[in-house]
Amino acid sequence: MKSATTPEEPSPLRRKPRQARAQERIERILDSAEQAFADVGYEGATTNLIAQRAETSIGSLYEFFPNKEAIAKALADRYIVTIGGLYASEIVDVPGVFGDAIVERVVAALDRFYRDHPGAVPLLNGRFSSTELAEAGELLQHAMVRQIEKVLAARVPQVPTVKRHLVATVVAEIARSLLVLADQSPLSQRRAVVNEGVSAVVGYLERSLGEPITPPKN
Amino acid sequence: MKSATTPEEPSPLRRKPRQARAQERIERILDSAEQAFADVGYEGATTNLIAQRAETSIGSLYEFFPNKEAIAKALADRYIVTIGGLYASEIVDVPGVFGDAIVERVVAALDRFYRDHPGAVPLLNGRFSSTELAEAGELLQHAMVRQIEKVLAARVPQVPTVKRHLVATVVAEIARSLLVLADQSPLSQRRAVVNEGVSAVVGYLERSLGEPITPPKN
DNA sequence: CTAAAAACCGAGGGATTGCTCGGATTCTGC
DNA sequence: GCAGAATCCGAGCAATCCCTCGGTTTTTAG
Repeated sequence: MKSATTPEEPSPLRRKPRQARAQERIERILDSAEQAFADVGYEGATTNLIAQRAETSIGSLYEFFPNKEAIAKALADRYIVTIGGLYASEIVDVPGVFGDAIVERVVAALDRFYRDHPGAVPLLNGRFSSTELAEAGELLQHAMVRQIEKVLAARVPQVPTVKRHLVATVVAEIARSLLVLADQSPLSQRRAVVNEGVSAVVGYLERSLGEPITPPKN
Repeated sequence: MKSATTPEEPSPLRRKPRQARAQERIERILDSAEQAFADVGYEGATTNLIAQRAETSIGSLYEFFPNKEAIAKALADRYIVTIGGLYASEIVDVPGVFGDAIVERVVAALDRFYRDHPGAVPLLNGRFSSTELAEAGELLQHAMVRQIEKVLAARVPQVPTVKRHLVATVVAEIARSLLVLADQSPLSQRRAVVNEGVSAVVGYLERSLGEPITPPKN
């Protein structure tokens, strides 16, 4: 038997960086991975390619990341932080916005997120089909769901928790799939597809919640 | 230069079978591929595994299919035929069904299709992220869109063609993503998610078409 | 029956990928 | 200035994976 003690490592990093340059290198590797995932997908992004684009060596890459999957996980972690900040600054803390406007704001925020971080798309797409990406993708999508739940909790507080979770899951899924579709559509149709995404979410919410998202009466 | 003549082969088969047993073997290979794709995804399904499960040899497999991608394409072709029959027998030729009922019927049909043919899911999921599966997945999804267009043309003829295509594309995408989500949900929630899928499609249609799908006045 | 065609077989070639390992290089604390 | 720790490096190993090829078995046709 070899190393029968440690069952599972929670940290995705093999070794914690002590120097600044190591930390910068890790960030560069993640930037490179993001770009590579976006360009050729997760499977197509070889570890050598990621290292090369980060202008480092595979040796250094594996000094910090135990394997390829860990890179995806670390990238998902970074995305989750980004997503949190996005909602905090642009949606949750913006009162006085109701009805379609709030949906438009959320969809627009997600749209920008996917545009700025195209590497997230393969993670989310591979969530179902690839065992290797399942965990990372699920974590990321779950972060999206949680943010939408927060919005719903603030705007439609009377909906019970279980239903709220279901609705948020469905909204996140609709938004994700239609925004990916929009990204792959011809540029002339992109805007139209995004708008249809807003329609789909609004239409779904009205039907599933039985009422539009209106300001509280007081 | 080697073989500068043939630019592209339209037929996915390398050699046409002349005997019945060869045709049966091809079908067995496709059945096996369907199962393998469903179990371990397209990338995870090695050609050796597919041949093994089909109780044949890789040699025979490559006797008919020029490469792995061709197997996926042939499988997609088979799915397209199935989808066509499904709509013809259960939806288009069933008059007197309007409103939510028609959407429920379409979603139910697609739901059954995904259950009976789980191998189609990786094809459709890989449509965006994998260069190798892009063509096969797009053909299959496009077949879905065409069927929905037909339904819309029959029930909401006043919608212009361009808009109809957009709406059908979005409906197909919502249905696909939510049915995949339903499949991955715990069994106790499966039904609920499928129902949310119906709500999403109905809500979207009402909002995007500006009117419910009602019977023609005459 | 027989010869040719069709179908079948599976070991292994060629290429690629994730990852290791021993050693060179840079940084830190004293 | 120097020792030791931290970091960096990249050739190459082991494991796959897709696919070929030479040869055997089965079917067809005359």
